Amino acid sequence: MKTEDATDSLKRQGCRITACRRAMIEILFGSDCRPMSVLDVEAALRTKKLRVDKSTVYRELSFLCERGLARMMELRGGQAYFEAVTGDHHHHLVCTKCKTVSEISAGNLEASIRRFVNRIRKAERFVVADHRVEFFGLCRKCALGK
Amino acid sequence: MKTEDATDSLKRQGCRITACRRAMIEILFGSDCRPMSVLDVEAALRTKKLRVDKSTVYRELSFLCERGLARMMELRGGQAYFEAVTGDHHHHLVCTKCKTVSEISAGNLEASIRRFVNRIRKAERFVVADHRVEFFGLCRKCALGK
DNA sequence: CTCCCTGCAAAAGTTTTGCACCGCT
DNA sequence: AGCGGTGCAAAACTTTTGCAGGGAG
Repeated sequence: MKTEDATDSLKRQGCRITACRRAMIEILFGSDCRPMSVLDVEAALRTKKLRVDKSTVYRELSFLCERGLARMMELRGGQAYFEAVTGDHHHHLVCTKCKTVSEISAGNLEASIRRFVNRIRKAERFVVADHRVEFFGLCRKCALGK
Repeated sequence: MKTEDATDSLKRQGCRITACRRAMIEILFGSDCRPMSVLDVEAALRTKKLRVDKSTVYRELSFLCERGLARMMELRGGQAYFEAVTGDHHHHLVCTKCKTVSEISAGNLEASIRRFVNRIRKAERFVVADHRVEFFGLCRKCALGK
């Protein structure tokens, strides 16, 4: 799912496409799907020369989550992070030193996870809708002692 | 690592074992390592007939994190979750409806993850120290429409 | 006796909500 | 023209901090 698909999806659902909404979609879907905090989104909006109130950013992000276009990630440092739902599964590398989050495509790990999900359904009767894998450690820079 | 090991570890580090601290360790390590929010911990303390201020709960939890006895999970819902660090790797089933978090042992998924971690180290030069896998969906009760 | 730990109170920070008005469809 | 979306202000919550008093070692 890309920027245009997302706006189309909203149009089909009868939602209005305003400048603010379009910008936020572009920001989220154009971020390499890196999770962004509300502050990150605000900063990106400012770069686009758009003045948007913080409460609107919050409202819009939960709006996108309700429509299935975004997902709330966990909080890091006391604030929520959001990322675009693009369909292709990827996971995150979190550097515990410089706090940056990069994404990594799941590759052949997905097959193992699917098998595991099946076991969970049978053993725990838990219906898995989604999953998330995160790796914590040191990014290339921090590992080199920068 | 169990309750006694945790308190011993603190004693060896020269920390005082107060009633409040002992109770919180018992709560965290006796919870099947289910992540608990500050509110959960407060409730558990009340059950133990201990009146502890919320700021103390926050302070004690970050204290335990600093000493490596607890870990901050930061799950959804606007508040932080903490879990005991027991050494054995397990992952979480998060019910998106009733918000309960249960744990599941990693089983043979771990082997696949280890292989993946090796690939990450080579391909991205990212040094992975830890990882976390979470599954989202409906627990048995909620799936049955309760 | 000494300091770590704790409660209280208040500050700081994040997210939600109410309301009026603007502008997309 | 109707109603969804937005800014502003304030409320609601979560987490942190300063300070003084009390208890573990």
